[in-house]
Amino acid sequence: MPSVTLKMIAKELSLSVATVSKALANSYEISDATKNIVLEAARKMGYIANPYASSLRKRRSKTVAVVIPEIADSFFAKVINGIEEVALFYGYHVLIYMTHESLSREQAIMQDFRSGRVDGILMSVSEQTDTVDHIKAVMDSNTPVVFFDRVREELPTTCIVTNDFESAFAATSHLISKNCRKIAFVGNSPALAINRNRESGYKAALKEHQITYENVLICGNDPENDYTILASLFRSDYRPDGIILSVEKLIQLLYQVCHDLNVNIPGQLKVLTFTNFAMAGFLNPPLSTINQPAYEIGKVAAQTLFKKLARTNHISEAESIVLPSEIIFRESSN
Amino acid sequence: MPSVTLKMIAKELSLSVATVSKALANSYEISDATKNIVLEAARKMGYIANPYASSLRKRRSKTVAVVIPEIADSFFAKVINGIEEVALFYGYHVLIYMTHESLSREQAIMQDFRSGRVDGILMSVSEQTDTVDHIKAVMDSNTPVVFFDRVREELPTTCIVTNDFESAFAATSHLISKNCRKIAFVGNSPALAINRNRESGYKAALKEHQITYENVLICGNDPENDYTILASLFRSDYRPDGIILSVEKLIQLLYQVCHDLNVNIPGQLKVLTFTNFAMAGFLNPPLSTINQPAYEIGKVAAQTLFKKLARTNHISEAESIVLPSEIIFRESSN
DNA sequence: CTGAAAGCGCTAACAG
DNA sequence: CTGTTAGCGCTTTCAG
Repeated sequence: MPSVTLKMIAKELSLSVATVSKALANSYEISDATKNIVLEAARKMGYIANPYASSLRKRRSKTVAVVIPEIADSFFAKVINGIEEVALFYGYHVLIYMTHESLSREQAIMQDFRSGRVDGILMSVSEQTDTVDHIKAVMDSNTPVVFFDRVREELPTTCIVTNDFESAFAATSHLISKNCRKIAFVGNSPALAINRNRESGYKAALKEHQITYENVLICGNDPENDYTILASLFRSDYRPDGIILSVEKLIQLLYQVCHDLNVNIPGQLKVLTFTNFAMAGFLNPPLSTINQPAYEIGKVAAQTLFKKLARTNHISEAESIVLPSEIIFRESSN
Repeated sequence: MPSVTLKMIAKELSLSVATVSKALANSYEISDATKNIVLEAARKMGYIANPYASSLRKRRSKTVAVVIPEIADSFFAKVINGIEEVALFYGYHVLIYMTHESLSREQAIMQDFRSGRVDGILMSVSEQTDTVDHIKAVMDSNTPVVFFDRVREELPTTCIVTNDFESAFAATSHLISKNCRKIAFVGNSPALAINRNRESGYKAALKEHQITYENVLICGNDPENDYTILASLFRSDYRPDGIILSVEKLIQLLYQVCHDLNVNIPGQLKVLTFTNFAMAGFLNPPLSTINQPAYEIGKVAAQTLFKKLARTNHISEAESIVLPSEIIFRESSN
């Protein structure tokens, strides 16, 4: 199918390519009469602009990238929904990249972006990300980055986060009010600010109640290993009577462990989890959750990025936008 | 940042642009000596090819599109994972588009693809899709399409599906063996082959057991309305003792309805659902599921697409690849 | 208001 | 093996 080009329309109408181009761009330089003729011809001939020619010339791709650890996660899936809505509004296209929690993968992806493939980037860093050189390099090449959820605050850009410290503090306090005295916290990576904030909130609540029992676990990417870690919690004298999970995918594992070891929730163990998982209320027992405003985070992140793209001066400063989470208490923490 | 171009490398090395281009492409026409010099210079100067210039010239974008109804769905999220893995292997980029079950949105997206923005398309049609003109138009413009899950078999291309008829048949038979005699089936859209196949499997099983009770409901996109539809099931003499859900997002609603109306699962109602939802075993009660091989479907769909892209002759025929689902019986159907 | 010309950065014939 | 030439299809000065 020889697709229709500007040149063909120009020839058809005995106009110049430049005029046709401007007419289609609705330039003030072109008369209404000509615009109508061109528009009509374009429609009739089925003209569709070649985005690659246009991008090459304009040095803008009308495309943004979303870089996330994983898509099969209710939080990230909802964030993408929010991003997509805003991108659609601005006529932008959305490229998706997953790091699968690998720093080297993340570096390779960022390296590619130095080509100008995308106009901007929305990202949540991997668990392994303990350096930001690869991100800085892209920002230096004039491609703005907006972080969400898993942010790196040392870079001069906007971070969209939720109130992780406060949520963890409130969650821990709630468990304490339910008479838990040995509360464990399970995070994923000490390198992540989000994880540190939650851990700090947890510790601050313990301190406020002069509780000395502290038990911070790190669970990674290997389900078998994580199962062992979680199971070992209940095989010692050090066993907790409450637990806060910072990672959605550990829910299943914890429920499995408790099932296998006959640990009753909430009788022997009260549970609260950071998650966005819609069915939490129908688990057995119903799971208390700290719900992040995922869709909103996606929307605000995208809006922030487009604001940056609209600006000509690219002086960007470190800045945080905090959208509050909501805790829903259910039977698992009662 | 004035990014490095071929021209700059060429000037630096006193070579022609063409030679540099070929050297970087590892062309057999270029001597190893020159290749090394060029590669080294490119590395040192931080050269990264402009993908838009390259795509314009080569008429290949190295990009595929994934068009799905919704991303916040465990099935589609896993499919994307599979697609992404294969795309990564081939050095392709993945654009994501959501139709949100709207035909007009789907048409607008396909319209855009006539621009050659993507080399190929992987898609699952919307509930509303009762015409294929918009898809055919893209295929006619030489952009191959591979369908998965929600397919349109009338188009000459490959469809990756699972054994929906057999699964529904087996699920229904299982409920019958558990003494259900009034089994309802809840689907989403009569326009979708996938839905019709499941419905047919359901009906075939009923017929085989000479059961005359048949109750097919259609639930759409409006949760409130769907709640009403599901709730009304239990308020009449026609109320079922078994139910098969064809739609993941109805699980929550059904559990809610049963909770609100004090319908005991599985005592008064046995439930089986098509879903890929990882936590199904920890719901209350544990939910029997028909698990589609989502990740595999994504991989096979992508592999099929890349095979088509590799071919020069673009004669494509209607063809189905069937990957079997797996039924996991849990308490909800016992 | 319209058009001619130049060129974004790259690749592909084709000569040499 | 290397270079010259000619664009891909579009946008943008700049003249007229």
